[in-house]
Amino acid sequence: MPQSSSPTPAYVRIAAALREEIRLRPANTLVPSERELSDQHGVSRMTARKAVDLLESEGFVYRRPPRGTFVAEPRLTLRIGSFTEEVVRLGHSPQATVLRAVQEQADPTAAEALGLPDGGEVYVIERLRSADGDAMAIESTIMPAGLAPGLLTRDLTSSLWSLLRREFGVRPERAVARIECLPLEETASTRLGVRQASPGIVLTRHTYDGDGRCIEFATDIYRADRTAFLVSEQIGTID
Amino acid sequence: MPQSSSPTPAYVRIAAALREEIRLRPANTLVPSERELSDQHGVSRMTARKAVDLLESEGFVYRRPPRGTFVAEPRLTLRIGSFTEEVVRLGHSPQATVLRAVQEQADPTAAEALGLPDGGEVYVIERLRSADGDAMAIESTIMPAGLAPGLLTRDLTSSLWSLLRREFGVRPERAVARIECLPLEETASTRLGVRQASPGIVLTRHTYDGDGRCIEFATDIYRADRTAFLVSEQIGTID
DNA sequence: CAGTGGTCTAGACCACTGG
DNA sequence: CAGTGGTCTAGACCACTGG
Repeated sequence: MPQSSSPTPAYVRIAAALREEIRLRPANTLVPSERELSDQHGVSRMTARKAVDLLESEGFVYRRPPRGTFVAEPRLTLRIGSFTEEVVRLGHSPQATVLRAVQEQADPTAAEALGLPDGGEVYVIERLRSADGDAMAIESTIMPAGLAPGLLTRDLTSSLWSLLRREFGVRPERAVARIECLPLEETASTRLGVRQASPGIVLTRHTYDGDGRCIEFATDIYRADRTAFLVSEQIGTID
Repeated sequence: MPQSSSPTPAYVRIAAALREEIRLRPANTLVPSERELSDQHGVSRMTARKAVDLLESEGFVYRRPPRGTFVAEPRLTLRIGSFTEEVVRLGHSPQATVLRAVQEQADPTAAEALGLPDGGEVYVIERLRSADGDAMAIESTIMPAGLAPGLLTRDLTSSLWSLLRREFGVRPERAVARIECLPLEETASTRLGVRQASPGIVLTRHTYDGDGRCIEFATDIYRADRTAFLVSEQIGTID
């Protein structure tokens, strides 16, 4: 337990002051440097830094060394489904960059998820998704190659689901996802342009068509400081 | 002495070593102290501490000052709905402690969510939810007082939804929730027995009955290091 | 009592960027 | 070039716990 009878730590007080100070400032403007904060508040830089760490993990600021620390944009509240569609709905401009798009043999986990024989052929598509130019998520999709022959030769820089519907008659109907909150490791944080170990939302998704076949097994990694999820659940009879 | 000119920071390497070391250890056993780690790895305590910070935010260890740092239990994967039901489904034993149970006038946000006139009477029930004795979440529920007259005099230490169904004929059918990841502030972290600013999952939920009336407006705060969520979505026609 | 994590100091060197 | 965040040192005092 954090000592209950002790006063509020300096870094918490400094974070509160800074949070208030930047609340009404425009996004992407500079906030005071750690050295300035340590001077202003009469603390060491390590303590000022902890205050900024706190605001960063809350999503209020982001760091761009060696330029400085900046006011963050507010969060996007996404529904589970098409990133493209959701970002458009919120009035922003979505982008996709293909990081990897290959055909290979399914590993045991993917094969089981997709109901394929061990070593069945799958497409693996890994894309960086952005909104208004800011990296927001890494989407890794695995699907049976037989479902959409030649998919990898198509343009994968816009909505994948839209393409699957239009060109391959694939109709996703239901998705089951596991959502958890984890610190991002090196690769993911580098790609998303955030500090290593920044909080991330990891969404593991199985998508099914009308016949209950699993047509996609995906792992999406979102910046937790910039996104939230909106979900809707049918409540079964409990008890 | 200073300077890792190596690409991987010392605290990341130490965290990796420790993660591996404790992987197979039983839950709730002691992990080396920060001073021991700093000796073992020849770094300052601040650096050893950053390594333990990382493992803590990953949910692998938890701290219980001044006793030490311990191996954590694995995560619970909950569906959105009844905490009681979900914890039982996973083979654990659920508990509820009532923190607050009052009747009051709805604030504007709650009134709007519940479709009540401004200042309409609501019940506010705040409970600490545990699994096998470990605090896992704080549930704050607001519902129209007219929906379940006398509810506050009942036993609120087991499933609230079960009680509402059985005794008041209230039938939740659908829930819409917003899920985000935030550092926990002081009150919540104290109640959950974790460090201030530990990652939390905040779930804001509107629950509706068969007639589409909002019967509950809730804010649940979960320990992000111990929980994950399982959600299921119907996919609309996109594009 | 010895040992723990929580906080903090007053420095330091690094790679990197923009003007 | 000056300034930034990223990392790190080698100490320190505190409240608190268990044996």
